[in-house]
Amino acid sequence: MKAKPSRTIAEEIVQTKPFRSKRQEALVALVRTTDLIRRMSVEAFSPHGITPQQYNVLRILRGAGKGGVPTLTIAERMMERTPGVTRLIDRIAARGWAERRRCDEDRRRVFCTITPAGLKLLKEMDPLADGVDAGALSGLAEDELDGLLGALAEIRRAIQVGMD
Amino acid sequence: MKAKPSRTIAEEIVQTKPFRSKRQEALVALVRTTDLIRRMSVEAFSPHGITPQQYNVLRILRGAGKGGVPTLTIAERMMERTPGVTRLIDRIAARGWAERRRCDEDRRRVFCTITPAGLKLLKEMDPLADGVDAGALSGLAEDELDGLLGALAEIRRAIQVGMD
DNA sequence: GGTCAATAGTTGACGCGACACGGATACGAG
DNA sequence: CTCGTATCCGTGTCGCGTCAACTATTGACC
Repeated sequence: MKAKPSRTIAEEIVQTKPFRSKRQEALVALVRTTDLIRRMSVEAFSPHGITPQQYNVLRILRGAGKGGVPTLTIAERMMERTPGVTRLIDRIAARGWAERRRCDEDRRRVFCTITPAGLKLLKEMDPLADGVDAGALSGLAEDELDGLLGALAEIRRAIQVGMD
Repeated sequence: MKAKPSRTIAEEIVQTKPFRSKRQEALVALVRTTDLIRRMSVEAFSPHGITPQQYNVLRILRGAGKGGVPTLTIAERMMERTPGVTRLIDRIAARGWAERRRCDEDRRRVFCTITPAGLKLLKEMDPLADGVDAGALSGLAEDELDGLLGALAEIRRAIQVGMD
């Protein structure tokens, strides 16, 4: 019902007026493409009853090993803000995939660790997650990937300079 | 501890392990760059008490003129799900920037229109909005923009083919 | 006319991102 | 020891995306 053969973004959205500039078209293309990727990820992960964000957190926890990770460190690695991570881990812990415990030396800190059940889940999902990025970018050649990475880095640079 | 001069994404996130592939790095770069743009937009629009999505809807309403646009058409142009648009317009209408009225011929339909106050708001914000995309992509030359657009189109193509 | 499917839109419930604020703890200054 | 301040974290609130279920209306078919 939503069939959408691939076209340029300009053709997809705008019956009313064209883009004012190629920069604007690129910006919109960027946002819409990323949104498409996000939706695909959600759909790919949903059979396991987990969201991409939760998967992301579990990967971070696994990477941290038995020692665990403080809540704020998770937030940094995800580039999310603190309150969100707290509740994200609430839900993950409620499902038995992660645990929290206070640090004894500094009782403000809370170390989060992944449980065996969480590790098992990740093991099942890893091939799936690998397939997502491989599939989405499968059509790009090596030099196109380089160009894309370069352009994105330049965009981030421009934004960060502008925000200081 | 939070200093972040612009670097490659690999350096930014991962102290634990490098990317498994350049495709994965590109995917993460795409997501993070777009997220940065989104945050910048939110920040730029917030002084006017409006979100980027609300601005987007108002632009669509303005483009549609006095006749207005049915709710589902707005959803299509935004590529969003229906329930979200309904409530988005709820909030916009509550602020006095838009109105809704039933169509007489087909009483299922609801036409949404922008109010004079909404037009005034848009007029104030247009230069700001133009500055956002201009600023974010200012560092890219014409041929880099073309490359970026091509790569993004290819990604969308791969995803949409894969989702059928 | 009555029934049924399709269409347009809304509502409810849940998860997530962002901001503001508060509570608890650590740590240094006096 | 006490006070102020910084840090780590949690909570309340809001905006928003999404699914599922629902209402209202239309139009076709018997």
